[in-house]
Amino acid sequence: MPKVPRRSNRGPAAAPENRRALIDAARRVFAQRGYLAPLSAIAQEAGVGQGVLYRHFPTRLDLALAVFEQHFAELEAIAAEPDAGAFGRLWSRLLELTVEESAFVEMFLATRRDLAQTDLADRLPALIQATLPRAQAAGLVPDSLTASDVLLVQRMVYGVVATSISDDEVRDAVTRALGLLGGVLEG
Amino acid sequence: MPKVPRRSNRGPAAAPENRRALIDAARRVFAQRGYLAPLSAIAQEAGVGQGVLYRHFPTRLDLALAVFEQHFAELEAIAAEPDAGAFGRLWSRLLELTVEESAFVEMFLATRRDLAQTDLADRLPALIQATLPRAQAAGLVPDSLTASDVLLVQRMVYGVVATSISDDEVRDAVTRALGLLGGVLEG
Amino acid sequence: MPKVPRRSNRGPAAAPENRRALIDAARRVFAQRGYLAPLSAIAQEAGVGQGVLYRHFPTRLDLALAVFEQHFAELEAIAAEPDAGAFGRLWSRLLELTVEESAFVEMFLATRRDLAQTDLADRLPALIQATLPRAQAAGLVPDSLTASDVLLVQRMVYGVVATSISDDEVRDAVTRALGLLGGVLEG
Amino acid sequence: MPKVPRRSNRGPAAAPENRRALIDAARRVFAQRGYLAPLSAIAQEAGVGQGVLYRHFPTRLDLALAVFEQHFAELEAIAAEPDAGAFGRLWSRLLELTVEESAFVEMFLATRRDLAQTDLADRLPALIQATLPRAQAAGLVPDSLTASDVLLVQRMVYGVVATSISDDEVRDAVTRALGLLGGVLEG
DNA sequence: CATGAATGAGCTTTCATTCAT
DNA sequence: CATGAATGAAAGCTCATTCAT
Repeated sequence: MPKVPRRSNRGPAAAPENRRALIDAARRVFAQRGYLAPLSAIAQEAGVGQGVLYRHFPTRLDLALAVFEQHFAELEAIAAEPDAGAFGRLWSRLLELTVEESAFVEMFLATRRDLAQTDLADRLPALIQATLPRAQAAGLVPDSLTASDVLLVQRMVYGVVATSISDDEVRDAVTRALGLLGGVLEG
Repeated sequence: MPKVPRRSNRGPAAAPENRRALIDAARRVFAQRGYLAPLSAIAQEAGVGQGVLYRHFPTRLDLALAVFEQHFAELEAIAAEPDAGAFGRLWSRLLELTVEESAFVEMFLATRRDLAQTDLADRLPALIQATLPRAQAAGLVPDSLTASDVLLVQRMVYGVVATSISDDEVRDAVTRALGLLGGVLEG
Repeated sequence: MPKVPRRSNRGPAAAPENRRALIDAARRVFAQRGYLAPLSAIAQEAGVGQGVLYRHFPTRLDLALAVFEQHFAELEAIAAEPDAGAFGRLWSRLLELTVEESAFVEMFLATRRDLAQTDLADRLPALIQATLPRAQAAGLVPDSLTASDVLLVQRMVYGVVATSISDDEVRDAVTRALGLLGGVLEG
Repeated sequence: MPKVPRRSNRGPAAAPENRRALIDAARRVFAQRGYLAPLSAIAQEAGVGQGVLYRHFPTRLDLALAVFEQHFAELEAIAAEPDAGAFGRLWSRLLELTVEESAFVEMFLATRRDLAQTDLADRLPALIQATLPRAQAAGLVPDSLTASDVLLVQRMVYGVVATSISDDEVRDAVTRALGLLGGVLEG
């Protein structure tokens, strides 16, 4: 009786591959259609069934976190570098992510409340904390600057990005914003 | 061609009342459930039928604009005052709105793209422009400050508010943010 | 309290004028947007309130009938002419109405079932009946032709009009259809 | 993000079954309530959720086409028979469909404009064309009859069916109509 | 009598989630 | 384990109809 044609079932080996495909698809779809895009669209973009999506990521937030995770992994790699310039590179990359991946911003805002239940909120501070002192010891950054200040500046940059009308205006506005902040932090 | 058992009909006289009720309901519902809250929830909260909502505000944006409008009217009233202190009061109130009505922020973000088609984007700059010179002439504000700077600072404050985890943290964070900006602008 | 601005209320004298405006509007709107066009659109097109429409025409069918009525009045005027050529002119005009006013056709189809409750179905036969014998006596039409045949031919022409893909094709198709019917009836 | 208490799920195996049920339901509902009947009524009649209807038939027209398709399949089967009588049987069946399935007629009228975008309009002519010559060669049909004539006669029959007041009257009226057409085509 | 706003049922459409295969 | 169809609860939106003014 069952004459329902199926696509191949590549077996358990495909699981990690599917997971990666889903995360990539999620980033693309979230970026293109916003954080509230249909999950089915993400499954389709990833080329997998919807069931697979649910197996890997029971909730939309889980998927969002996985996307964040990739970025965090990158930032953590930078922070792990032992030299005094790590903080500067970390800040640079953070700024870039903030400016370039507007979906990153939107997703963060959309999940803000839920994020409180995760450790995400603590990871970025930790990275700053881990690298800032070394930079200050090397005289690369004023001693008066606290990790809290850095995070606050990033939130302010968020604000500029989030409220920008056009993509073109963003970079200039961010530069001016950092300018207003004086020498507190350079982009 | 539906049979229509109906309830009451307060008549056309209810129109302005309904309009006001809808705007108020929209503000509440947007604040509580976000800008993408069901319009039906707004109609219900306002105690009117869905048709009434659509008659008054054909699109979600129309409703958002009406909510904005109330705030703008208030700001414009402040800006219309002729004394040198108008700018300070305008900025104070703007800061308050930004901090207190987080829905105001979210709505602005959500409608940003559509807002480009309206004149809303120009109205706030105009208010700043109209009041800033007088404040500078009176020595209340540094001459180096431009209207553009003021708007940028507001966007930065937006960022702090938008990314705040809890409502409690907001005020303090904003204060610190303004502190980082040095004497550029006082809350 | 009631500060609801209204348009002028021209009093009872305006009633017949409104009625006519509604019928005209109905013809236009039905033609443009189909028989199921919103009644509100008709009221608006007529420049009257919706209440007026309901006062004059309680149901959509009443409005349709009024539109029909205008055409019937014209046909009845033709049929009332005493000469032998009346039938020919009646048929000519009927054919024209059938071909040109496709909304007339659509409306008739849409209201077919309801129309059975009216006397509309009998009026056209009556006109044929009243004029056909005179034409036959004058030798203008074959004696074998019955009123029933005439009506049947009209329904066949309806079919051709109703199923035409483009407006351009209609006239030619009708001509060919009448040709197939031989000399039974000339357009 | 709705909570979803669910009932049963017959699984993907139900797909073809559902598809068939939807087409059957569509035929029934279109016949009973007209082509513009609520799609929800069709889903209900088919005993499936609304989503299933939309998955199988994204638009109302898709559903209509599927219904048409069944009839066409039947007619094409007849036309595929190689004997000289195929045309006669094709015409007979076409006449029957026209007379019996008045929804078929109505649907065709309602979708006429959209149908122009499909190949449906060409398929019937093709069937006539394919079978008529053989019948003429066998002397079963006058040589003067063209495929175009056949289609025109069908449209005329359409007209009679479409304008019939009661179902009872239809057969007799069609017979008389074909009679008026002389020996052009026999039912 | 005319006006046109209010009402709310009803329909279309979309998706999150489940689950038979 | 993967697939992708089924499910059905929302929403959005439209209009026929009523009725206060």
